Amino acid sequence: MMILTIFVDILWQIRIIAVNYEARDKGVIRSMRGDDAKKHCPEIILVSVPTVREKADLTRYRDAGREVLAVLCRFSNCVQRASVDEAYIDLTKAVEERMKSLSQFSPDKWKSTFVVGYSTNSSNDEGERKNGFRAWLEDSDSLKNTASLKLAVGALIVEEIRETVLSETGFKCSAGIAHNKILAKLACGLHKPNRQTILPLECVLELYKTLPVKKIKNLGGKLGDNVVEKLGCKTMSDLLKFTEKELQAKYDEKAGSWLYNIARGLDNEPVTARLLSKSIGCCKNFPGRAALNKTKDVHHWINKLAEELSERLLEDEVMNKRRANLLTVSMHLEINKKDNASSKSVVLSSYEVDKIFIVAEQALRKVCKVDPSIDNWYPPIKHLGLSAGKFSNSSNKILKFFKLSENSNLNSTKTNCNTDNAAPISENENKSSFFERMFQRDVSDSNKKLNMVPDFSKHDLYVDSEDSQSSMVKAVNENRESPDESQKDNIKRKLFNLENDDNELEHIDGKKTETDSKKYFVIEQSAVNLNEKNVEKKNTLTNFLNQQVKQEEEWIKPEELFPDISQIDDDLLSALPLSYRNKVMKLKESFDRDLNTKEHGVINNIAVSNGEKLSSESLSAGNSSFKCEECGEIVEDYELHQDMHVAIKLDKELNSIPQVVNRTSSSTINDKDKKRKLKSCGKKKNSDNTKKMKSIDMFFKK
DNA sequence: CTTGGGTCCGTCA
DNA sequence: TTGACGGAC
Repeated sequence: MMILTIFVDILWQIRIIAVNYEARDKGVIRSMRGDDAKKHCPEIILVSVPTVREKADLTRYRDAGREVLAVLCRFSNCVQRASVDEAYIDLTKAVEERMKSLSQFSPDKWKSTFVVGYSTNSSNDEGERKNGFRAWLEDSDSLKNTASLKLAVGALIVEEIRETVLSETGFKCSAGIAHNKILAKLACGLHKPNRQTILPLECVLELYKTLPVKKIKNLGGKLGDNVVEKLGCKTMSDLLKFTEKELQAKYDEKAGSWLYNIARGLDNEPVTARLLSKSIGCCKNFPGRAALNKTKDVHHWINKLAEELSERLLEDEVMNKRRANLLTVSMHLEINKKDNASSKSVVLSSYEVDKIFIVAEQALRKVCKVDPSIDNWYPPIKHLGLSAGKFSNSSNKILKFFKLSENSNLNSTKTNCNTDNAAPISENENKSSFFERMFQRDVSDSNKKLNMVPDFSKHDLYVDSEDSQSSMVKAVNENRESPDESQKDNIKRKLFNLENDDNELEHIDGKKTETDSKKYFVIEQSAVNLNEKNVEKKNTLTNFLNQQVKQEEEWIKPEELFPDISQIDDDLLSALPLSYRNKVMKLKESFDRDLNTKEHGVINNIAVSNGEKLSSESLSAGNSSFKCEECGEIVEDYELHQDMHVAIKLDKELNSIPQVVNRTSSSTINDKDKKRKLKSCGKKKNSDNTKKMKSIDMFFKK
């Protein structure tokens, strides 16, 4: 079955805006028209984006994204929502945990993992995948550092995550596993759909030899164009010839350093634990002659946008217990043939549609002048947007919200009915259909669980197994800045490059015994037994994975690794396993208390511990959490959460005229369709809506 | 009128 | 802090 998402332009023809992989194979591409696509693929199913208030309605996609996000949160408390269908996960902790208990290793567990450099990119050939992955495990170079090992374990966890996402949401996804977000995202795109790709750091430069600059995230726009044209860099490896200083001179200091580092596969951007968007907004374009210049139209659209915003803000408040405090009105005005973008921000003190309308209109009047004699707004408005942000907590407002819902229930007779096509809705009918629908929702949701077809395959899961890489960036810099710290550098070298050289080990600390050295390697969990005299086995990942990892008790004492506790190196510290790091931190804290010093090192360490705290405080599926059937959200108070859904439905029902008309008629016309399947839903919903929207539009024009 | 429109995020002055 | 703008999906 072929499915794709399309966009319907009323004046023009149906345009295809997204194509699933099956249809792509048949030669269907974006920007084709519907009939064009049918020629390539007669069995194609065209699905249009639903429309509400004469505008594309993306709730369906947002909800789906949230569902997936909820699953991801079970595997890490550091998940970053990157867009509606992408997320980054920091799996550092999960990898460390898994490495402690790793047993019965079998390469078959990596069911869909490719490794860059060990297979052809953009091909999902299974034989090639399997051979490539095994070759990587057997490659002794692959164990030059523990990083690769972590990637292998990370990829194993990602296999499990993706399997869980599929079984619980029905969505397939791709993933990239690497040491930073940029590389993970890059890797993710190399084997689509429904596969995952490891990008080891040591394979980056080879990959870069043929990789166009613009494929790297952040280089897809003007900056990338500039790098290609002004610097003459066709591929990423072309960037290597420039020094950091040169790049900083060409661009600014920050961009220059970023380019320098990313050309070497390095990127410092952390995965920030954040599941909620920082702003909620909606907008609409009015291209060409559609530009707004009449009060009636301007008001009509501000009102539409205010309605949508109000609805979404309300839902957000109940679900996320926060309130937006700032409203930003953005607009593009056409000033002598050119679009001028501007925006105005005002305090947002109420979520009521009318209040939003008032302040938005006032803000708009500041940039757009009205000639009342001929009712003309100038300059004409080509784009209008409302966005709310600056959120703060709102726990007490929740109760107020429930009260409001009850009140509006009493006032529901005010409901305006469409006099055209749709049947009038009496209050009783309204109520009964509401509960009826609540019931049907449950049915359709349980059906969804059973029937949902995993064809919404555009979910990207970028997984980031952040570990020693960021430390390596700093290590390089420090080498240049403070060459006197050769001792620390030796430790770093040991951590990142397992050199098979006992003499070097002695160098860590002149007094270290051979036993100490052995322990030292256990910390790194690169359990190639370097101290065995007859090393027959090669240093491969396979050999490591077949060994049992030693217990924490056997690790070297923090005092031994850091003889001078006041001089802890952050890079070294961050390369250590979390539990070990905590030990060191405790030791350090007690030391600091004693001394009460205020050195540079102290500040750094405070920063580290804050970071840890931040992650553990972020949203996660704790012991007392439940998954909501309705929205997939992980919630602590299940009953409150269910009440919230009821409240939202109720509120929508009573306060939103178009919604009432839509829902009621669609439930009376085709009850069966409520038991929807994912595939047919969008189309059905839309055809209903298109009819409805016409009549609603008529209503407003009267 | 478009090589999608609607949203988001982040940086910079 | 606000507003302009780049970048991505």
